[in-house]
Amino acid sequence: MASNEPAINQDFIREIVVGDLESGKHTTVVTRFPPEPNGYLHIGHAKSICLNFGIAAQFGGQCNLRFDDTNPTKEEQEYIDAIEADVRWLGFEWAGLYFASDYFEQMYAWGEKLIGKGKAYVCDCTADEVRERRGTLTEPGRPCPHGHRPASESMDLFRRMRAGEFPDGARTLRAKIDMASGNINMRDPVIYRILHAPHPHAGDKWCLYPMYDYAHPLEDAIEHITHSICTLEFEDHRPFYDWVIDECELPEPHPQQIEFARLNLTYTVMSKRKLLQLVQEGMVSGWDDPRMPTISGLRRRGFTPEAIRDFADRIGVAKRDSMVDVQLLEHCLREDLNRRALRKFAVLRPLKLVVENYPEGQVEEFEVPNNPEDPAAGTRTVPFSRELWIEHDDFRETPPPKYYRLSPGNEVRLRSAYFVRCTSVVKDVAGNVVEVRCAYDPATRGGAALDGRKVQATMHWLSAAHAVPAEVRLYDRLLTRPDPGDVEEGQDWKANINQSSLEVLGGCWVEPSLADAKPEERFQFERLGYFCVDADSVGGKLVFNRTVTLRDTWAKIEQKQKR
RNA sequence: UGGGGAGUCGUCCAACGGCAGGACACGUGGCUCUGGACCACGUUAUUGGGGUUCGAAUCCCUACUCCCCAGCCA
Repeated sequence: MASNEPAINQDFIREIVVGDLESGKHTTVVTRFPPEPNGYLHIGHAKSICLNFGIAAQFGGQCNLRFDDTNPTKEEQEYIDAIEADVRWLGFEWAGLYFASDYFEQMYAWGEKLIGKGKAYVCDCTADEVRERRGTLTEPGRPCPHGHRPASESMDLFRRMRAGEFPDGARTLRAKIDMASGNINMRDPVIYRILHAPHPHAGDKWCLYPMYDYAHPLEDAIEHITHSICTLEFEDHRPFYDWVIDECELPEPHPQQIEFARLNLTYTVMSKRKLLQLVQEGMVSGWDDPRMPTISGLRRRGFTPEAIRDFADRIGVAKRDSMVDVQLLEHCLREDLNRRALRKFAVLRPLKLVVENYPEGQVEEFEVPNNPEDPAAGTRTVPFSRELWIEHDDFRETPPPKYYRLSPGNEVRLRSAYFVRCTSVVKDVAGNVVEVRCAYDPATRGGAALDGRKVQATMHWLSAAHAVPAEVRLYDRLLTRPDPGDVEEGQDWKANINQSSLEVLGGCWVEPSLADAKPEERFQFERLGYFCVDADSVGGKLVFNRTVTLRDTWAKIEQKQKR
């Protein structure tokens, strides 16, 4: 690494890595991202992905994608495919693609080895009996009656378990450690259980499946993982992790398990269980609903992988439980999109604006910058005519203090076009403003006043005759409270679900250049926010998702005035 | 009341015995053909109590608070 390279990402895990490299414990770095294919990846996984792949890249090592598929009753091929796609979309390429299930034969052999050493035994207890004898947090467990079964008998039984001679739950293989340990994970944990279930990757080959605690350290050892990074709740599994590797007599250097705090985000549920619940109970349209914190949901919403990676860098890595403000994620997104997104005009809640002194039938094309942040993005033309759409919120018959936009008698700029002054309004029988009339100043063509006069507001607009219809979906946070666990007595997290997190706007208009926009393309609709073409845009129908609004100073002023 | 972890601005992360700093958020002002972006300025923190030390967020003792663990889930 060049000496002028900036020191980046110095967290406690990277400090350990540096230490291991300097001490010579390791000469290379191998990490892994080990999802169980029982659900979709979410922003919390993205933190882990960025950490594992990031460390490997930073130290010239490698990172594997490994499916931790030890429980066929919960896993599906659909999830395997989605996880691979999501990791790639985030911008990472794995050194090796592995499946824990491909190691089952080797793991089984090590199981026999443990039996032979007297370090594991076949237990005939029922699940209830195991639980009953395990003790509690404060009381030690009691020895299992099968703990002293001769190794030869356990060996025979273990082989017959594999052969399919026993039904689910009839027997287990247990590590023989210490039923009195203060650490419940060391009270003779089950390491193999019988499951007559087809496996999405291994097929019908097995009816005997290893438990996570037994399988994971072996997977890591097989792949020569140097640093096995996981979340905090596995901290007290570490003694067993080390026990497995030691007792299976795997060669040095052993992988080292290191735990960090998982990501929590305000206004966001993160557990796979809760996300599954949202999907199964129809609270959202699916795993990729744009309100979901899943990678596929964020992608459909319009997030960029760059923004997510930047976010992962900024939140850091530590061991204390924390709750990151979702506004930081939004900030990273806005920063990225502001730099790159092409600007467009769109009117979400249209109000007719008639330019009374503009010739009927006349059309002008105005040149508008595609991205003021990036002159290289060039310009486009937008047609202008006598009848326009403006945003309903850009007109007030009686403007509140500090309202700069259109109101009777007031002059504003129509961006890149003309100054217009409101002359009158047209109302329906109920008294609602249905049309605004104005006069334009031909001397302000292109949006600049030669006499140097100023207007306080610049507004976007669309020629009614040229605008293209679209549907726009506005999203709000899925939860009403920052902490999803913050609920009244007796209620669960679903009490905090925001019932109005989706608003569908049907009568929207967008500029003609958007007519051929394709799914996942992102734009800034000027003054409104960032928007992304939804996959539902088929057959000439345009559907946009609002990714995130622009920062809105006026909204803040208005909020204050209301209070 | 067993075992394992963690306590620094509102939030997240730094500072590894030597001036508590950055980012987000928030506030004020400037600028602007997006009330965007950008720029400037500002408010706010070492859980409490002892000790060691010239000097403690950092080391020691103690108290307190919070999180995780009793799946044949991961």
